[in-house]
Formats: sequence, structure tokens, C-alpha cells
Amino acid sequence: MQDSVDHILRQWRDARPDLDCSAMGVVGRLGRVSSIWRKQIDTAFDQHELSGIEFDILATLRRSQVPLTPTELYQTLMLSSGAMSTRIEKLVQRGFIERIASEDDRRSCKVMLTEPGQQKLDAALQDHLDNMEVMLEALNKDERLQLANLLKKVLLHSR
Amino acid sequence: MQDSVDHILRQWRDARPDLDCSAMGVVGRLGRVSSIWRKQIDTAFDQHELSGIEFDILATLRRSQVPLTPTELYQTLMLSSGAMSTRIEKLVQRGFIERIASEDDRRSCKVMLTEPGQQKLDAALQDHLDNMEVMLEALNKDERLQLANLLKKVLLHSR
DNA sequence: TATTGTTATACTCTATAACTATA
DNA sequence: TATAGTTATAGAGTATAACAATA
Repeated sequence: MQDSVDHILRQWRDARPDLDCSAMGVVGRLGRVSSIWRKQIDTAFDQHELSGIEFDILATLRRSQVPLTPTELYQTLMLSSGAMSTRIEKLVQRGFIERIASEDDRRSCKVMLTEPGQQKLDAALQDHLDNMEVMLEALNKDERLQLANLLKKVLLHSR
Repeated sequence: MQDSVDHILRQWRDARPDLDCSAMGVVGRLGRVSSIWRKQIDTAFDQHELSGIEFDILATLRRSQVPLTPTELYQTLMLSSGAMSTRIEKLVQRGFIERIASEDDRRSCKVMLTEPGQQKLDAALQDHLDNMEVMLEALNKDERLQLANLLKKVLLHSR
């Protein structure tokens, strides 16, 4: 069975038989899966009127179980402080989070999930989990574990 | 050995012990690897003053070995016609591609690599291949094949 | 002086749709 | 009428840096 990457690899073999393009078989496929999954994930978030980053902010707060500062959030989610401020403000306006002024340091604040924010996240999270199960349908339990372990190996090496 | 996704999974287990978040172990890791690799790939392209899409356009023309129409290019690379026109014009201005008017259909044209364009692509491609070898360092031959095959299984199921 | 968080600015990239020329 | 390709417009998202308040 041939996929789109096999087709590309064949074209390269014809056009540049001198090159070893085997790495593309891995990197190219991972990029394509990521792109397809990204769209599918965003479609699920769309139904809750959340962007991927808005979901990530709410989810980070939810699983931490404690309020976090904007600085902690932008460092965790690898965004600039300015981009995080804008995102936070939009979520505040929609009533999903609140800023709580710090008592020790009057420059700082903590960002906390509101009750509607938690409900919004929990609903989106459930759909997200269901969605991921569909995305993984092609693989059985053992293959999922294999894939996770190979990716973990790459991650631990990259860091 | 624990990676960042293990940490997130542990947080979810504490905050929402009722949920099965195991799919995140696969999908989350794939997203992270993709994001890390994407940056590393773009860094290599940057050194040749090419964006990822500009590289893709030149590479598509190179491995096809024949001129392609803008329509074929935007369908292959999944961009809008407008976005493709803009990209093509920039590459024409830099002398990497040329538009050849069609003789049969005067609305249409073919996009062809110039000699400098081919040299630019070949240089960027060599660096890209070297770069991918580094990205895959963590995995041996057999593991790379396993990873490619698992991803291919996902791809064939998604299509 | 340094740091926290916000705001203003400018930039990149895109899709959409209007548009021209041709089929 | 439909199609190929271009152009104009507007929108989303970002990083950067200027900024105000506080440490």
C-alpha cells in the first residue's frame, strides 16, 4: 500500500538517484500526520468557540489546579508576554478566567479559572479526548504504545 | 525517564482521575516533536533565505522534472490560488522560477525552475537532508522504519 | 535598576472575493 | 458561463519594544 510520501520518495529517486532521502519517510510523514491532526483538533475546539491556544491556557490552569501568573503561562506555552496578555484579556472578557491581584507583589497577578471557564474546558476536553480516539483508530493498543515510546525517545533526545 | 508529556499526564491523573488521557501520550508527543522539528527545519531553510513554502514550491518542481501550472502547485501544496500567486511572484522576482505562457490556452502558464533556482533548491535540499539526519539521531535504522510504518498506517487510515 | 504585565506598532501570512483575459 | 491566474482587501496571529507601576 502506497501513501503520498511513497509517491514523493519515488519522484526523488527518479530525479535525484544520488541522494538518500530515506529520512523524509519519517520526517515527512510525521509532518503530514501533524498537519492533519492539527486541523481535526482545531475543528473540535471550534465547536466550543476556542482556539488551540485558548484551550491550552484553560487546560493548563485546570490540570495545575492552582492559579498561575501570566509569566508562568507564557513560559509554559512558549508564547511572548504580549501575545499572552492579549489572550488572557479575551478570556477574561468572555468570563472564563479572572485576574487575582497578588498580595505580596503589587505588579503581579494570578490567573484563575472561573466556574463557567472550568465547565467550558471540561466540555471541550471531553470532546478532545473522544476526537483523539478517532484519530488513533488505525492503531491498536500495542501500536499506540510503540508510537508513543518512539516519539518519547525523540523528545528526550531533543531536549 | 520522564518527558514533558509524562508530567502533563500525571497532572491530569491528579486533577481528573476519572478521565482516560492515554491518547494524549501519542497525540501530544507527536505535536511536540512536530513543533520542534518544524523550527529546526525552518532554521535550515532560513540559511538559504527560503520559507518552508518557498522550499516546497522549488522542491515540487525539482522532483517533478517538468514545469507545473500554478493550479497544480496550489492543489499539491494545499494553498489558495491567491496565496500561491503571491509566492510565485516573489520567486520570479528573485530569479528562481520563470512563467512560461501556454501555447494552447492563453489564460494559463507553466512555472519552471531556472538554473539559479535549481542550484538554490539543491543546496537547500542537501542541508535539509543533513538536518533531518540530526533530527533522527535518537533512533536507529530499525526504529526509524517502525516509526515511518506506524505513521504510514495513520496516514492511510486518514485519507 | 530590574521585573511584571499591558499596550501599541508593525509584520507575516492567509483566505476570500473581485477582476481580467480567455475558453 | 466557466476557468486560469492575479490583485486587493481584510483578518488572524505574532513578536518587539515602549510603557507604567512596583520591587
